[in-house]
Amino acid sequence: MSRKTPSPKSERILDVAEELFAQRGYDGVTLRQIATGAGVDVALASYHFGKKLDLFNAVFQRRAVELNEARLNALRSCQDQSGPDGPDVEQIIEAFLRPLEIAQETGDQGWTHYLALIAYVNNSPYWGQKMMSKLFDKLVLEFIEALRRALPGARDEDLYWCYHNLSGALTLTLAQTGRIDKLSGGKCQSSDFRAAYDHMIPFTAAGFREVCNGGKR
Amino acid sequence: MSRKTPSPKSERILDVAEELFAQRGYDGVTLRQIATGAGVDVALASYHFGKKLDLFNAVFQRRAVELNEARLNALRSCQDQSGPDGPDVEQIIEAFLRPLEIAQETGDQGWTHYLALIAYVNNSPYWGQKMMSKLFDKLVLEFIEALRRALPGARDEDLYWCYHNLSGALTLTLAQTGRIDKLSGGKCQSSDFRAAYDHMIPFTAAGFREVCNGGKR
DNA sequence: GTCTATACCGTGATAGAC
DNA sequence: GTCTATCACGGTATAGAC
Repeated sequence: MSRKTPSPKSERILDVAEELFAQRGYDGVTLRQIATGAGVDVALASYHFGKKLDLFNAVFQRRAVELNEARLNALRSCQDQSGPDGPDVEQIIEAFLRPLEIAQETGDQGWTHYLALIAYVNNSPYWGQKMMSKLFDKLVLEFIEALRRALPGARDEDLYWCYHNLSGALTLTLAQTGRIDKLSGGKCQSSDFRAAYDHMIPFTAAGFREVCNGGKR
Repeated sequence: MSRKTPSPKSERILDVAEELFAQRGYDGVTLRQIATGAGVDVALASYHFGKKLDLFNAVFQRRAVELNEARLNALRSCQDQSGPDGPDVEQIIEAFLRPLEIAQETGDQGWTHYLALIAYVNNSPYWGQKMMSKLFDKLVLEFIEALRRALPGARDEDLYWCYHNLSGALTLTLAQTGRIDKLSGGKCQSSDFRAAYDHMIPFTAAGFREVCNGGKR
């Protein structure tokens, strides 16, 4: 097990698996496709990661910690900069979304694939609940708490349903299906996360205010 | 080919395929599972529908026409009842979403599975663009046109990105992953479409207004 | 410790016999 | 319309090379 000192080949396996799982889902990818893509033998994936399911989990977990840290830092940072009332809804949602532009900024395509994989998992009735909760619930509940403070008097159910709407909009964005490209005749692009968040932040912030705060600013 | 006069068994095959594809995706389901679930021989699916991919398409198309008609009727109806300015944003989104409660109303579980299948397809980078566009773009563009009239002066890109956010929220709802159940400690339920739409309509309407109309009512 | 070659055996889709 | 045979491909275990 080389989890501690990852070899170049085991990293390549993770990279290829990440991309293929994101595109075709767990069952749509074979270990042989992954091995071929990584330029290694079929058995190497099993050697490093065990069963196919273990590889899938390894891929899903690999970038989760770093991502959660970036988002938590963004939340803390906007909390530190805000007054005694805490950050407002826009600032909180901004902190939730902007770190996801990491892919564009670093130029690391792996991040783009990883985010698409999150979309696959989050939208799946089979994987969704099991896998998302373990890695992301803690962070999400922190954001919901921050939102609760920004929306005094909000009912619990309203907060959760609003988060659900935000999460859905985000998930479809991360999936990068290319549908908006077609629908808009090329005016919008799935790959343009910046534009997506520029619209998603005011859109969802207004939604939260309307539902949780009677539309008051 | 019994597409014209569907036999009871071929309908059962479609029903089971619909449910399994929705849960596990195209690659996560075998023809044998479908046949077993339907209580028929493995080869009967091929006899009626051809290849596995053709069966998948048959399932996806089966309820699309009826669904589109219901949604178009809802749009026409709210357009007929509205004044010279046409229906407002809430009314249009209501017409877009409420027909999807058909599953609960008819008590036909098949509709629930079908909607989850739409979620799977719409969120998939692989299937998404190809399959959704053909069956749903015409209807979606009609709704976007109606929204444009309700939001005078809206920029094209803003309209499309707002629709994208609505579509994402809807998709995650249709997927029924059970995540909101866990996250909310049981206060909200994935299966409660009514509650989902009750929140989604004001949420997304406020978002459209904020982004496309500077928040004006 | 890292990696490759290969073999095993179950399962898949599909065609053809009935 | 049904049953069965085929054959390729899947995940995985093992043996041994470097």
